[in-house]
Amino acid sequence: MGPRAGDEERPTLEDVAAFAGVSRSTASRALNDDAYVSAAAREKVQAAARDLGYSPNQAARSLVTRRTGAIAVVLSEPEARLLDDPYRTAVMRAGYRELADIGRQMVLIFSDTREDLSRTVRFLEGGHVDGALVFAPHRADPLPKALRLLRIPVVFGGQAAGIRRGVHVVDFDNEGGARLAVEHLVAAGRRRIATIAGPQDQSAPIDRLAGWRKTLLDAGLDPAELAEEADFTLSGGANAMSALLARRPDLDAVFVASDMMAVGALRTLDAAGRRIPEDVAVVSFDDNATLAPAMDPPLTSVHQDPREQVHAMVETLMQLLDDQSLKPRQHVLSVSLAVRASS
Amino acid sequence: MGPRAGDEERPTLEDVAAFAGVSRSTASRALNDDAYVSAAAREKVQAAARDLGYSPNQAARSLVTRRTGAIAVVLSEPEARLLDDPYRTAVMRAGYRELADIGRQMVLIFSDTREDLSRTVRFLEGGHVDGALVFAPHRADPLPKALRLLRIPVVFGGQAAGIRRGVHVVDFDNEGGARLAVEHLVAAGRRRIATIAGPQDQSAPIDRLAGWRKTLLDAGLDPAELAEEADFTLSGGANAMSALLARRPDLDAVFVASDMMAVGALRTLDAAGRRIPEDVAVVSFDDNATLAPAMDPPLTSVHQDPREQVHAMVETLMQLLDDQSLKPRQHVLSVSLAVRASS
DNA sequence: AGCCGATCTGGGAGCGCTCCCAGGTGTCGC
DNA sequence: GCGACACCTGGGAGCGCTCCCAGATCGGCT
Repeated sequence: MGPRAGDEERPTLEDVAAFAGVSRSTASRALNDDAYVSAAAREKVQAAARDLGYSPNQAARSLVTRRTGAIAVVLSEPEARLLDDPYRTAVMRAGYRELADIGRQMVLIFSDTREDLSRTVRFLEGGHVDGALVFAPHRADPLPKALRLLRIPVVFGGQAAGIRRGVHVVDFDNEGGARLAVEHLVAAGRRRIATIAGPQDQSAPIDRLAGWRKTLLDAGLDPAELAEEADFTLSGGANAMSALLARRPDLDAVFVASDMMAVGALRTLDAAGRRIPEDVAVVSFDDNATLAPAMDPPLTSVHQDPREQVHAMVETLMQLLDDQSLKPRQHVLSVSLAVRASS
Repeated sequence: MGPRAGDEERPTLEDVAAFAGVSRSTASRALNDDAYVSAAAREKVQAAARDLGYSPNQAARSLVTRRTGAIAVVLSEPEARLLDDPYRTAVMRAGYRELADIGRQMVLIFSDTREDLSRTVRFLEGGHVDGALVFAPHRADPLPKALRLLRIPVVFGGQAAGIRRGVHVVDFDNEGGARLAVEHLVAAGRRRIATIAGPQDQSAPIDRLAGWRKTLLDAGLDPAELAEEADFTLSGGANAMSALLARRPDLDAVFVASDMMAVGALRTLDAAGRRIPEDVAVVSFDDNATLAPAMDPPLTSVHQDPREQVHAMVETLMQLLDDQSLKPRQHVLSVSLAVRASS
């Protein structure tokens, strides 16, 4: 077999250079638009790249630059929770968009089991990505601490489990959101305002519960017997509502820490013959685009924008990438109240 | 400055080899458990790797092996649809799991705009991934055809837009699912069975509509005036239901091509004072874990398992990876009917 | 005319890894 | 006792790219 122009092979930079009649170095400079390339050379190279259908080998590039152009988005959460949590879906989507907009690739990582932890750590330190956006809401989650030992730039979405300081965090104002919700109920004349709190092993639900309590106290109302904890699921919300009704049949409003639990609560209230919002007003948290407006009646809910959170996280991470000594800070995003028929 | 053991630097294979007192080649063999390494050498190397906290540089590895270990999962769908489609969430999750189980990394790609198309193509041909699982349901989507020109192994989830043959596809039996649903309604004594079909620019809804029609004809029933097309959204479902009721007030059942549209239909039926299932029985498609059982009444729905689909897709892709000449085939997965109170 | 700096170019080195090949050691059979 | 054949090891080459450095060219200035 004689020498053959391998059309099976992908063209390399060397091929492009030869085709354009310049050196590999010049070709590289032209394609990465470095300074000090003549206009003529640049054009010849770009034409050659186009003609040959050249696309650079990323492995070779990142071997020498020590940059991959990829950013990991890590969701550390039990499987069950993820499947039915549209907020996470929105986060993935937003992550993709925000990263794509700055020319970076998102690598999505789910991490919930023990094996996942070590695999995730191994992956992140394997040099596959330049940095990571991490969502690890559970207090007991070992991931954030494990990540600390790695020298990879990380920004957390929501509080990082078990770490109080020294990390970059972009969080929502959960307590402020709860305050908005409860103040809205108080203003509407409600006086026996219960709450269905989320799992108290996570910062966000803890803060929401605290916001509810403080706002009640500020309004001169008594929170006693009016709080019930549930697990963020529909049935959990339904059961918690039953418990609340049994304990305080006189309640006239309920602040539920998530849309999904609110759906369950709605069902229980309906079964108990309570009219919404006449007998019991309902306000929830998340303002999930699928759920909240689709309920009967549509839910008043505290709105948090995933795109906004991810945008801030990406911004911080990019700063961190070109200045590793950037001072860690807690970035708190404000939330708003979407008022609908349930309150 | 004298020579310093750089503890800032990541150890390389050479470092591990030196530490273990063997050559780079032996170290490589030991870590990749190749044949022909003595047990003693293997242990020394593994200990050294552990002690130094070594993790291989993937860029260097894939530069020579021409494998990245990563697989792309491409979701080509308008943004709005993705955000509120829990089936896609489940697909992402299943993709991650299935790929992780065989030691591969998932790289998730959303592609819906024009710019996304070229970026996606560029990315896939950039050698970032070894293959791709692609979901591109819309008939007009240019992505599948663009992918054909690339020499990258691809398996489609659901029909590939505009391509009838020569590609690997794992699809559900949409027509059979519709048949199950309608036969169930017929068996329950329903005779005027309407349908709210999905967008007829996609294979799946087309097949579901066809299944509905054929089953009615087989049962000696007349489909005339009983079909209405909608766009897979809640409000679309609600409007279609209104149209059907206006045209055929005597209908006694409706087969809806998605859970989300069924929610809208339920709302319209409720507002029209129809009892479910007494006056009108409702069966939908998807059996979305969040939606279908959560409705009032809970929805009877055709169940399709995303994990099963993705599993089959991964299996096919792996075969394709070590035998590029694998004959393309259409793999059709069966579906089942989850019967609940709405029918 | 001579020099200096700015602009442009090509070649060499090397990123960290895998693979090939040459060579060394041990074991078995005749 | 010696070839044949396993088993095991180390060195070299090279994947495709970027970066550094030396050199070439060209103005514009003294």
